[in-house]
Order: sequence, then structure tokens, then C-alpha cells
Amino acid sequence: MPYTYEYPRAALTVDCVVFGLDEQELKVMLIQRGLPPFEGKWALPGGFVRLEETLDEAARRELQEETGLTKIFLEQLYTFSEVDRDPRERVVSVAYYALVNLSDHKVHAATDARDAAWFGVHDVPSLAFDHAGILQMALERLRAKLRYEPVGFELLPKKFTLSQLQHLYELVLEREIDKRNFRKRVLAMDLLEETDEVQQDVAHRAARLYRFDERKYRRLVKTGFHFEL
Amino acid sequence: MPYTYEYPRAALTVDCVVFGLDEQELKVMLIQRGLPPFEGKWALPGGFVRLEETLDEAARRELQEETGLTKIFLEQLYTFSEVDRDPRERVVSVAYYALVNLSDHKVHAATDARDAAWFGVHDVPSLAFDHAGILQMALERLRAKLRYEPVGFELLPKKFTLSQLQHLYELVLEREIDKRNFRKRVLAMDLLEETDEVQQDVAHRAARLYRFDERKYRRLVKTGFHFEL
DNA sequence: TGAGTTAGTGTGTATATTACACGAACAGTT
DNA sequence: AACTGTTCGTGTAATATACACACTAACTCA
Repeated sequence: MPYTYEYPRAALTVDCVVFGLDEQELKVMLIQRGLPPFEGKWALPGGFVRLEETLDEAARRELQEETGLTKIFLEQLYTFSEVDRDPRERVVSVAYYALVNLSDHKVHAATDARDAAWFGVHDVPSLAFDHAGILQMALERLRAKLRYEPVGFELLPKKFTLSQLQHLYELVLEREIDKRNFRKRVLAMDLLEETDEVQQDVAHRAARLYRFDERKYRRLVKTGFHFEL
Repeated sequence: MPYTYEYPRAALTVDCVVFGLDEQELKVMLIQRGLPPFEGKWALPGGFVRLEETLDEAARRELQEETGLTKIFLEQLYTFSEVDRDPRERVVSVAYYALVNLSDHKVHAATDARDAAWFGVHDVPSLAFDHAGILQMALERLRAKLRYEPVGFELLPKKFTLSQLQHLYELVLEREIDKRNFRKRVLAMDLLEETDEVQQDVAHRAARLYRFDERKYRRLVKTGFHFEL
């Protein structure tokens, strides 16, 4: 069943840059393409937008279909529109970036992807389309956001230690942070709730677990509070 | 000449939020629609994206066609995709925001717009489509950017006084700023070049004119410098 | 020459940021 | 039971930054 229009139209896709945090590294999810163009190449998960869904919905649906990820942090990044970015025809792609914590979400490849896998952000293979550029922009955005919005917690389990949090900041921002000053600043914001639990199964003194109090954050924002780390 | 596709496609448009600065107020450019839907209503300038142009190019072309504005600061804002945002059919719109200085650019309405005019941002009429939401987001973005990127200069003439600059910050951020501290901070960044000219035709002591040194800014950014006001 | 208006300037105080090191806690090993 | 290895958790002093604040200078116009 063909669809006909008076003027030519670009195809519209979404692409997702999914970041995850591992003990040692910031990772990004890639899928190996099972279909042309760029068959066999690694690419960002994504696909065509349907007429009855918004872009956000399309991004979530594609993530679910291709990687099994659901209910994760997802935010629009930028819309890429170079005329020749897809060799087949004119395709405009709205890029999203997503944050997941690797301990809670196991990834499985599906449908039109041969395989899905995590790559260290400094160790990604050559990518299909203009996906390298999209990844680059997503990284810059993540680094910027981390400083003035509490998005980092999305990369950690619900309960985490202050060291894990610091480690995350060090990995993403690629600079060392002083432990005492970091803890002072974080706790001074009064957005972390101390739980009565500690880390399990570590071969050294166990660290206290904290939880990010998102309600409190939202309340404070309305009164002019401004997150900053 | 019809264009046929295997799957249905959304139409793709760009919409531009053009900000301008007047002595008293931050203004936004609106056009009065000359065609349905929303005929006669005020709306953001914009229109359909052609297959042979990028989104940036489309935004610049539409601005040129509808308002005569060229060579202005223009940056992508967000892509809006609510399924029913256009009553005719599915239309996805990529929003841009632009900054112009009113003294150098005179606006004239054209083509499919009945009229183009500036409105104070706190005094806009009811707008077509979801343009009120787009304007809202553009304002938030402008306020945020003003603080950590030197975009404010785009709203001023090439040579301006420190008072004009301060006035701009006060108008956009909607708070008063201490004169001495503001001048200290601005000059400490060492990005303004003092000209040997002063204001003309004022009925009081004339202020010195300054110029923003964009080259210097770009150079500094590469070495890790971070604008902040 | 006097009135009105904006330009231009410095200092002290409070607050925030930085740099920095060691004893406590716990698991595992001998 | 003692020892080893590892991470946890904590405070202070020095420095830098942010803030509050008021008067004289320069100019136009009546």
C-alpha cells in the first residue's frame, strides 16, 4: 500500500546513544547491522519513526526492540540532517541519548540487529552513517549535563556509595577529583539520603549506601535551587 | 508530480524563534499567517524543509523569505513531534532560535506571511500550533546560554557600552545586577576590546564603546577557558 | 551656571574553593 | 590471634572568589 504526497519527503528516524557504566569505563551500546546499508557494521540502535508515535515513543520502542532496554533515562540530543548522511535516500535523524545502570539491565540483541554489545567510549569501532559524530555530540552533552543536572545517578544502581559516584564523575569528566572535597560538596546539597545499608561482599571496610532523593530535588528546583558538581 | 513511498511519512518543517533587543524589552518576531490552518493567527516564522537542503539551510531560507533576515546567529533548539500538533496531518518541526540586533536589521514581511512584527516576550498574542511551547523553551534556553556562552553579544550592535550589555543581562535574566561587580567580571574575562569611540547623541556623559573579541574567545576556548557571567 | 542624567571607579567582608594525610574498619591469610 | 591489604571516613588552614555598597566626573540642555 503506497503513500503519495505532493512534495518529496525525507524519511525520519531516531538514533539512540545509550551510555552505561562499568567498573572501569564509560560504555556505549552498539548494534551490528543485519541489513544493508552498512551490513555488518556497528551502529547506534535506532530506526524509522511511525506516524502514530512521537519521537520519544519511537526512541523507546526501538530501544526495546533492538536491545530489550525499557524504562530508562532518555533525552533528545539533536537532529541530524546532512543531505547525504544516508546513501539510500534523504533521511533526517533525531538523536537521543540514554543512561542505564549496567547492573540492573541486561542487554539482548533482537530483530534486525545481529548483535548488541557494549564498547568503551574510547574504543568504539568504525561506525555506520554519521554515527561517530552523533556519539561525539552525545558525549559532550553528557559531560556538560553531569555538571549542572543530576543525571549521573541514572548510571548507578538505586543505592550506591559515594566512591562509586565520585568514580563516575572521574570517568566521564576525565579528571581526578579530591575525595574529601567531593564528599563535602555532594552532601552539602542535601540531596542524598543515607540508607542504613552498606556495601556487601567487599574485601575491605564496606562503604555506606546512599540513595538520590529525586522528589526533594524536584521540590528544590521549583524554589530556584541549582544543582552543581 | 506526486511522490510515492512504501510507508507513510511525516512532513518536516522548521520554526524559528527570533529574539531581538529593544531599549526596554526582549522581543520576539512573529508573523501573521496568511493561509490556513490558523489563518490570521500569529505564529513563529518557518516552513517546510526541502529535500536538497539541511535543516540549518531551511531555517535560514525561511527566515530570509518571511522576514528578510540574513546572516544572523542561529542554533537548533529542539524537535517537536506531538502527533496532533498540526491539525492537517502529521508534521514534525525542528525548532531553531535566532538572535539579532534590532538596530542593524529591519524586518519586512513577505510571501505567505501577511505581516511580520516584534512582540515583547511577555506580551505575545495567542499563537498557532504548539508555538507557545516552542517559544517558552527558546526563552529558557536563551537564559541558560547567556550565562555560560557569549551569545548575548549577538543581540547588541557590534560596538556597545557596558551599560547596554548589563541591561541586556538584566532584561533577559530578569534580575538586577550590581554595576561595579558586573563591569569587573566582564572586563576580567578580557574578551572585550575597548574602542576609542564613545556613544553619540546622548544627553549626558557618553559611555565608552566596546567590541567583543570573538577570535580571542575561540582561541581561549581551545585552551579550556569557560565563559561565565 | 545650575539641574539632570549616566559614566566610571575601589575596598572591606563574607563566602566558597582548594590542597592536603591519617586512623578506623573490615576481610582474608598465616 | 596477629598481621596484611584495601578502602572508608573525616577537618583545617590558606587562598580565591563573590558580594555589598556610594561618590565624583563628564556631559547636555535649559
